[in-house]
Amino acid sequence: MLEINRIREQKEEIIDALKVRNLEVKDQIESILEVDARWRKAKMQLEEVAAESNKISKEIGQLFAQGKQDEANAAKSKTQELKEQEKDLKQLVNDLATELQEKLYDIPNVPDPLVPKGNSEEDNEEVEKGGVIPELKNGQSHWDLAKKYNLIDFELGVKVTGAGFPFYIGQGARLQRALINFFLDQARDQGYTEIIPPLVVNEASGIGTGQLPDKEGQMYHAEVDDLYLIPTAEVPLTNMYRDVIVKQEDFPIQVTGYTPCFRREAGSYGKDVRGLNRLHQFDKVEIVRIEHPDNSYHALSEMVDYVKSLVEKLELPYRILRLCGGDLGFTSALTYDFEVFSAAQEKWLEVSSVSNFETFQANRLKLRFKDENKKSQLAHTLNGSALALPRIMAALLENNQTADGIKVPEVLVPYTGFNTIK
RNA sequence: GGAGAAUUGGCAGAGUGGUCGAAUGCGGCAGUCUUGAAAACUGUUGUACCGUAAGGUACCGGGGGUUCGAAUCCCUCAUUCUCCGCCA
Repeated sequence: MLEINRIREQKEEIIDALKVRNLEVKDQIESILEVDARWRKAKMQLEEVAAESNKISKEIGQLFAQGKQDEANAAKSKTQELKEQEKDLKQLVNDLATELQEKLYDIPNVPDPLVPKGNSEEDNEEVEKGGVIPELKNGQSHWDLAKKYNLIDFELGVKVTGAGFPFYIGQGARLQRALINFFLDQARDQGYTEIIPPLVVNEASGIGTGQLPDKEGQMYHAEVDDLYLIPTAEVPLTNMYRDVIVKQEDFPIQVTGYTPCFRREAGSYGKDVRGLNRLHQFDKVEIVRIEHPDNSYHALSEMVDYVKSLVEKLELPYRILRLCGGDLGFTSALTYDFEVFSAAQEKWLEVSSVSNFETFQANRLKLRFKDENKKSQLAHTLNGSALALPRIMAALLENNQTADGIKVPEVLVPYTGFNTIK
């Protein structure tokens, strides 16, 4: 959520910047400022009336204390009208505050100047490319390989749960666990503190990181308890710092966590959903940073470098994309996507998304720090996948297949305990 | 799941209808003393919002209510603790 102060002060800049997202928000912004002005006016009136009525109440108290019952009772009647006014104004102020809030929720984050204009993923800007795309002869897709070596059972998942909830079996399960451990160890070496968070969160947490109310339908909702299954560890990891004022010397705050992620993926059927390409439950290691505003873009590039180091160690061909305005997430100011090439499908698969949210999440989270002048300021939040497992697994299986089995990348062998899947 | 108790400022802990944004202690900050430090003493010390300012408003777990007036009374939700039950 954008700060109302910023909208008051930088109206034109915000309207211009949001054009990169192909949005024309002039009318929305005007409407926000108009409601804001009405809210402030009503609030001022309310406070005047409240001040008056507080004053009279105090006087009544004093009259009673002096034993002047009659005068006190007379004063009581004076407050009747004030009370009515106060009640009406309070209602008005609340209504306007709610209206303002709802309007603010509808405005996405202001893109960083680096974000290119564009409509869809085709307009994303490739900033880097690395690794070698293997040449396969009669390459098999990962779902065929998974069946051949009995690594993943998709049909069993359908029986027990539903589509998109596969079983990982034997060497498949071990490879998965190896990847998780590898990623966590790497993150720890980079100074991230490992966290095992809850996998379900309450509504306030969903709002804090921006999943609610924007993407309500994408989360599994346990209605009896009004809790949501997390779609990413970002939600609990970032909400650790909701309503927190951190010390400036605590920066940078770096946490990482492995969690399963649950996504309803409502509306995405058809292509790109075969095998591991799109699941309702998948494993992911996430990295989260809380930063001083002056350092957040430096932190972002460190995170990008770190994720790059992971795909390089796994010897996967990759490319890094700077997301264009049309593809940029609602809450993000700047996002880099990592894609790896899955050689049998001959497709680029997104395996990481690294973003700086600046103060957009922090504003909802009330995540602040005290600056040099002991004033509280909103912190910047960032996060990135490091990495999402299924598509990494897909690319590993496809790219490393040989006639004699599937070769495990060297860095993983200490974790798997085997170097070939047979 | 059942019964009971509790939730107050950074922490501890008073406060059961009026002058309480809240005693007191600890902690923090500033000063006196000291070569320096400690101790002692003195002063100071919550947050957010509105307002150019003066100032004002709100906040004693969350929400709602009673009252001219609520930290204090009522309802409700959450959390914590104790006892009972069940259980990995």
